[in-house]
Amino acid sequence: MTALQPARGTRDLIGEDFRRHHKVAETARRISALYGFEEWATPIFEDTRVFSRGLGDTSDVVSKEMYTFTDRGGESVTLRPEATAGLCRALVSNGLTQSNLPRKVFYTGPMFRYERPQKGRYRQFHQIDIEVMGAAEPLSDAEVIACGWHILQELGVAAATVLEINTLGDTPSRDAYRAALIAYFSAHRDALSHDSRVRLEKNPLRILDSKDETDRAIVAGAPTIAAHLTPEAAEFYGSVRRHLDRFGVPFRENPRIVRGLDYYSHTAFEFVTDQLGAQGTVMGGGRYNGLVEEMGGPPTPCVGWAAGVERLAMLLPEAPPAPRPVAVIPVGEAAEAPALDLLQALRRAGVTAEIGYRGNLKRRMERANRIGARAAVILGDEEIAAGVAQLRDLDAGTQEKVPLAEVPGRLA
RNA sequence: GCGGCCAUAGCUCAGUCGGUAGAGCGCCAGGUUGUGGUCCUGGAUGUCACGGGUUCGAGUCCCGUUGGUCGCCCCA
Repeated sequence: MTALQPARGTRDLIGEDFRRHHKVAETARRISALYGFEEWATPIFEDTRVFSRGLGDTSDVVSKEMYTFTDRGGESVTLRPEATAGLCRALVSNGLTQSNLPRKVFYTGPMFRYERPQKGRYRQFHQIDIEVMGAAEPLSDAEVIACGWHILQELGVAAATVLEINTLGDTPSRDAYRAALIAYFSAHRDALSHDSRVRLEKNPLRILDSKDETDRAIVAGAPTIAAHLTPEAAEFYGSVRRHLDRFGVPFRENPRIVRGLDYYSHTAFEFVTDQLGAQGTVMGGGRYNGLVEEMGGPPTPCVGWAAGVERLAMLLPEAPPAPRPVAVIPVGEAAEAPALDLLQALRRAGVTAEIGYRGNLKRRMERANRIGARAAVILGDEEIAAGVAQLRDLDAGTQEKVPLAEVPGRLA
């Protein structure tokens, strides 16, 4: 096909697709506001260092998935692959690290990763995101998760997902656990898949969520982090779980949950589903305590999550309905002016109303039907002479004369 | 970055053994010069994704490209 198409991994959101996306973002905006989150917007592209520092040089996102350009001034800039690093940069850039902490931020917008597209995965995709910046208390972890759960419930997708949580511990816990894992997997090195042997060098934690069957058998016998947690890290995790119970958020502990990006510690969680093929994670996040420092700010503990809007939009049990307007239909030239007056009166009364730009009565009725109008208001010479309009219910097919002044009230 | 499958009308898809393109839905017009959604009648629409090859002849077979899709890697 020679016609222009959207670039690979991008797509247009039109009609039902747009309404699905909009419902996800709007619901997240509304519910997160109930928890005290304020919405921010930050640039779509940033200095490349915001991401290379923030996400860790070894992560795939940084090493091979970023849209990075040199601009005309010779600066290296990158289309953001996620929101968190930019939000932490904004906290520092705007001098917000000194007071008023924690800041609770809601975010939604497009993100960019150069990946092979597949179901629920695009090169330009959208996330909703909340972050609590500047709180070290486990209550903030639990509140962030409770807010996510609340949003999923409101969207009607909660029943299709399961919350899995784990702890990655603090730095001493993680280092000790990492060493134990390396020792264990090294002993089984020859039985591991090729991918996992690479992981053993790069990021041993990643072997824990391998999909390879042989790996899984080995993983089943692998040490868990529980035995390596410092007392402080263990107490932190216990407190998060107690708060989740109090908030009434059901969860399943999964010691094999890890996070893809390097900045996480302590709480890690994912809402997963079996309805999206290989892209099972619908919302994922955790605690990250070093990122603000990476951006040049003071040590600032944070916790948050991101969720894929495309994935949530696909899970919505039903498409949000299109709005149903009222069609105002003048018959004959003399009716046009009063029809426009009535049209605006309807809109001022909060009624979605449309007028066709051309066509006779039949044509306009056809169009009213096609745009899903719930009612037609027909105004011709006879009606104007009598000071009324024909108000036709397009679902029932019934029609009656209504005094002009009463029409907006009848349709509100 | 790697592998499987797929690409025919606006949409969903048929197209036999290689013989010059079809259906349903939708769209347009009429049946009805003041009434839609139902019904009836008629009509339009394709570089068969793109490029090359085999052949007298390719939607059909072969190669490549692009795109889609599913999986791997990774991730929301």
